[in-house]
Amino acid sequence: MKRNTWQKEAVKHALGEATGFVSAQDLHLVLRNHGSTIGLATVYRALADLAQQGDADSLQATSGETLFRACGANHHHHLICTECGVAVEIAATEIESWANSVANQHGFKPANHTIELFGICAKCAD
Amino acid sequence: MKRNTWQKEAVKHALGEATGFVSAQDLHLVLRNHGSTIGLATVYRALADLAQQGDADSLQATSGETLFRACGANHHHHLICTECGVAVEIAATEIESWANSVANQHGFKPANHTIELFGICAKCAD
DNA sequence: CCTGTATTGACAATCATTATCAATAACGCC
DNA sequence: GGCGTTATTGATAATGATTGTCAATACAGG
Repeated sequence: MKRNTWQKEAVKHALGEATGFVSAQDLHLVLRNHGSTIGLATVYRALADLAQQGDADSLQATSGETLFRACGANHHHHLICTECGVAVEIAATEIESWANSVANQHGFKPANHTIELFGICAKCAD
Repeated sequence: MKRNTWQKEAVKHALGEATGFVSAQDLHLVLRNHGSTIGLATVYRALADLAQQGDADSLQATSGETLFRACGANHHHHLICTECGVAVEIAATEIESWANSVANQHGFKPANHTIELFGICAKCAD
């Protein structure tokens, strides 16, 4: 049976507050700074749950950490500012079909893909 | 000054032999099994060099490790079999321009992107 | 061949993440 | 509301990949 705890709510909420992608460690720090007594392991578990339910997206930073972000359930990709971390959701139907056709051309059964665009957002470009 | 050592050659060669993406740890094991006395740290250093020079591509596996592969110097992406690890280079000029235009549409100065396609290759699909 | 120094390799250190496990608290049921 | 079951928590240890350290080694130019 699945239980609802204030810890899971807290993580979900904190993730929603974040402007862009955040690491589990960051979220844990933020929550502690807000007075929460939540444990680090719990943050990891909650994030894993959210990601599995489709309530959060995850991506690997080049530094090795896993970053998370709240998101809608539909399939999409991200345009991320490398300065401030804001992320814009990109619905790229054209890309989906491109990915599938490329896979087929090479005799592959398409399964999955990771597409992340990085850049500098208007605000940070000043 | 930059020096040429048999260790760097060995790593470069072993990377060339690999059919697809390999981890640093894997390469180290292979080399040791071939009788080499090369150190793990050296393998990491050699791979970092190769990646920087554009002689190798790297990507983050979902498990967290960094995987490497020999490649041409031109910009490209990969189609990777999730079963056996074979990788096919994809020159995707259409995608490059798509990425740039998407970034521009959102007021971003395009900087970079990661695009990796996964699937099951013909051989593994049997 | 000699010398200066880039490079190596064994090992310690770091960092993110996962496993462990006793204590706690949510939920269904009465 | 009270109770018992058991999912969940949190402190901490364990893991695993990667990087730093530093004395010893070996490349390259003279």
